[in-house]
Amino acid sequence: MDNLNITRDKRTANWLDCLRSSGYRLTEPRQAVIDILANSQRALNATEIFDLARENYPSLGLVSVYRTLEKLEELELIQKVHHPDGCQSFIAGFTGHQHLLICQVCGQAEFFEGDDLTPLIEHVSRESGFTIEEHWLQFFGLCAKCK
Amino acid sequence: MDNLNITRDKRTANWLDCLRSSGYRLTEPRQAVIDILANSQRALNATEIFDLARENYPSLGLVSVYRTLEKLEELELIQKVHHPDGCQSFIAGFTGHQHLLICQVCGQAEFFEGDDLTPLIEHVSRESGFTIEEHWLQFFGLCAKCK
DNA sequence: CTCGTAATGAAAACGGTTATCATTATCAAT
DNA sequence: ATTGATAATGATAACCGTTTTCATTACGAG
Repeated sequence: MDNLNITRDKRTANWLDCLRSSGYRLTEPRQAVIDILANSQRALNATEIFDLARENYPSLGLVSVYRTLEKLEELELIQKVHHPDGCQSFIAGFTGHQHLLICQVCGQAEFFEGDDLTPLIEHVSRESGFTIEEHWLQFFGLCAKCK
Repeated sequence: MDNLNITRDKRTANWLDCLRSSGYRLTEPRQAVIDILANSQRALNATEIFDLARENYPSLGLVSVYRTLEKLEELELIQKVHHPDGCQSFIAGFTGHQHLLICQVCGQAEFFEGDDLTPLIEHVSRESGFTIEEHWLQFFGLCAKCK
């Protein structure tokens, strides 16, 4: 069972702990999916994860990828990334907020901090009569390598 | 806050002109779709448009809805709205930017102005090494009626 | 009015996601 | 370790929204 059990990075180990402590079993298909997603610099969709994970774990089924994504999203370990070319890709990260910076060429994604939208939110709220509860902010561009 | 002070009839007429001057024919199915979309306060998907338009034009085919949406998007008269519950809805508006304020209950959407993200964009750009070319900003909340 | 052809609606095809189901593998209790 | 209940799996089929195909219709220039 231990072809996959080489030294794991911290994030992978953390996710496995998180699954286990939520009452889910620690299975090889799940580990194969997590190995890919926890170490990816860019958002991946189900098929991409499937193809990458099968390089190390060829018996993986596509359905298990979908089911693992469900669990990881539920545990807030990954989040969906919205993009002009599709909205079914996932990346390791935080939920609630979407402060993503995405390279339009290679897809590499980074989170960023430091936004203070409070003044704008208050202004828009006052003008519109809306109570604003959530916001999405995403930047697109070219990363250092691709430009 | 309302960046388009055009009456509804005018918008419909404007879209029809726009189609015509782009070399497209002015057909009844297209008018039926435009009647719905040009006057909607919220984003609608193909099926919703289909159902609403057939109330006045029962022979409309679903495929014509898709084809008309293609044209209107190409002419930048409508734009796709990304939402936690789906990303295949359209609303009258501008492209390139996504400065939308959306009610989480009734779906009513408004555009807003007044964002100055330049300082943040410069900051993130400097820290990340990215050249930032585009941004999406969306607020979610409760409109005056729904709260 | 006529005619070339863009546009149409119905039906079939398509592709990504979800449901079904018999089989397997995890893990707590022995 | 061994067992046993059952969560999880992979293969297949079903599903559903979108796209393609194609014979027919209707727009609009002349």
